[in-house]
Amino acid sequence: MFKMTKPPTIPPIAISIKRSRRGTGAITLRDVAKLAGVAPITASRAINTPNQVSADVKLRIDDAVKRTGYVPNRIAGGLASSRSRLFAAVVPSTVMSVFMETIESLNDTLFEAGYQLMLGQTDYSTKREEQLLEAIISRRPDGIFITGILQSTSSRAKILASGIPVVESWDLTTNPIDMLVGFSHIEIGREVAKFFVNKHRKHFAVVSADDERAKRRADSFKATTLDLGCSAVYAVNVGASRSLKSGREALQRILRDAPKTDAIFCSSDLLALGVLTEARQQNIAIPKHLSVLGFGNVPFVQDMIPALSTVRINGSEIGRLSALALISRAENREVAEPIVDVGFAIIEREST
Amino acid sequence: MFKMTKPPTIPPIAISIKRSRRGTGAITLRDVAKLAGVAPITASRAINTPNQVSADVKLRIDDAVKRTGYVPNRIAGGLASSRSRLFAAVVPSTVMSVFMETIESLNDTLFEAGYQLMLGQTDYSTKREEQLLEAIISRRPDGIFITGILQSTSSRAKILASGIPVVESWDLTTNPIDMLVGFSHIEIGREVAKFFVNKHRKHFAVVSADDERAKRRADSFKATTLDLGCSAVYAVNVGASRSLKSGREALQRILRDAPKTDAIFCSSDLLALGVLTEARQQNIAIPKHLSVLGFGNVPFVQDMIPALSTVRINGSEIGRLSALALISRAENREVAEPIVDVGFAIIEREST
DNA sequence: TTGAAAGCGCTAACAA
DNA sequence: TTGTTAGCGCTTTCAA
Repeated sequence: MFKMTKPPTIPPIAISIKRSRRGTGAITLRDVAKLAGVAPITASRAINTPNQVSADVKLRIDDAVKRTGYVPNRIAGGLASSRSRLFAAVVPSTVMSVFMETIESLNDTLFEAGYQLMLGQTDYSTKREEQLLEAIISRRPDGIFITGILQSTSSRAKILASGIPVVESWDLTTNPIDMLVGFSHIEIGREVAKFFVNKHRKHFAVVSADDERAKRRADSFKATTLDLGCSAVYAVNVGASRSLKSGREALQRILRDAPKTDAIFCSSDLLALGVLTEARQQNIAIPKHLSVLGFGNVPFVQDMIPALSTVRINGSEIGRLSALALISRAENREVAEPIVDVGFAIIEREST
Repeated sequence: MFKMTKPPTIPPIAISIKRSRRGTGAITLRDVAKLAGVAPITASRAINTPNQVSADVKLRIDDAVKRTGYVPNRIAGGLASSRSRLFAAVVPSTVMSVFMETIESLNDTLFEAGYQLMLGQTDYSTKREEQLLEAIISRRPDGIFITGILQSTSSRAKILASGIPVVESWDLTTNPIDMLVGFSHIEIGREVAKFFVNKHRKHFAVVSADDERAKRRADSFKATTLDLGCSAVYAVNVGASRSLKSGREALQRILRDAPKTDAIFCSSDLLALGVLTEARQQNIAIPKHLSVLGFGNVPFVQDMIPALSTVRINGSEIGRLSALALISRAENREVAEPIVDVGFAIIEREST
């Protein structure tokens, strides 16, 4: 520090640009450009595509950005470029929801690539889904992630008309709106049925929450067990309540109305946990007298006593693949596989 | 249907506006206005502030909107009005997270009022938090919700400079950046200590995940028990892993290193569940020999066996109040109470 | 109640 | 490599 050629500490800036009646008064790209002595577009390039700009300009702009504390306005950028760098995700529910793992990895992957995520929740209501979609489209996101398959035709039409890339997920269909990353609920029902039958179980029950995909798993389960020569499946619908308590009540009903039941397929791990809890209360030996299978593989069920057998879906992978597909589309690249089946696995633990 | 004066089915529209090299080619307000034979600004008013417009114009615009399938571009609207109608929320984690209840009610309340929510996740990383905040500010949201208190001074400075309204939450401090909806972790530690001491427990342990707020609860718990004449608290830090398994392992360590322990305060319900699970495995009578208290009141812990005693935070209320405060600010209304303490409650169930 | 003009802050397109 | 111009689609401002 013996040379005085080093510039003194960066002085605080007080640019005096006459501000018009509009705007927020925040530092804009123009201010930065002016400070660096270049045109706004050059400043823009220095920030967004630095290799299109001389090293000298880059330096001066970096300095100006630092001194002014400039933060780009992506709303303006989005409007000018027709690319919002925003994505949207639609989920039925968030609290204790099996979908959050997907949303987390979706969000992570998008964030790494410089994008943001808007989150909307439908609470399993079609009406709400429509409102949400309208609100989402009005933000012109670069892509939309939908948990499940879009139900209402009017929503489908709106999305189609908007031209925004879409990934549907957590399901399989031959005619997605656009792209799809999911798995077959029918196949799950079938495989679970076979799984139980192979274990010499004879009398089945299903405990399902009131949602369409769970119903499809249950139906396929019923059909397959019937095909395999078993007696009719006793079904308990717990309605919208997905709680552990519902699982406990469901087992009480099963014990009362179908006491011979020796295997239960639940539509979620939480319901299965409820069944296990009630079984313990009633001193029913698991899995000797009752075999219980969940759905979702919530992180903690493997460490409970007894450890819960369940259907595992690779939710993170769904999120990651969906993000990559959506990003590809947003950046005008080809998506090799518009429909991806990530499959599932029956994880056998102590409860079966 | 005997009169033919009824107009035929709305015909599909094919407006032929010469499109410039830019833009997406989507229907714009101009198209709608042209179709209705008014100026764009009139169309805007018919849609956004209908009572500033004649009934006739309103009708014609509504019709034009329907026929064209027009969806407003809120990116453009946001740029013009400096109001994005977007809010942002920052959470440490989403999967199985106690914060999601807050986010859900925040999102609900915002959505009802016509706003959207962007969600960002920090994974408890300060560096990530800074990046996230920069990304958020660049979107010019009308408000930002932060789970916890903003740690880094550089982040605080950035937010302050942006002038965007902020709610910090899930904590209490005398100098929030802007607004605050939370509760005192120190008080929780103190009350839990008193609670145990009143129940004649003598030898304490805490099981905490590696986060700052949990640490503060634990510290306050330790200090209070010491004040009350108890012996030193045995502390287990489970690190970043917030799993049920960590809880089980923690109890194993406690049993080994502090076998006289008769009460454990856990930093989350999941950890407490792990402790209970391991206790069952080891045939330790709950609550006779060991009293266990969780934190969070996750929906299902009340229906487990034994039902878990825990500290309940009204997460939904935090979300709702935060949304209302943020909306008030966005709409230039006064916020009566910039700092709100929503308190907490110790819920006693079977595990204590 | 309606409209013309001007701009929000940025970037695409073209030109030098 | 840098700059000029003209928007992106909407709303504010001001005027009628």
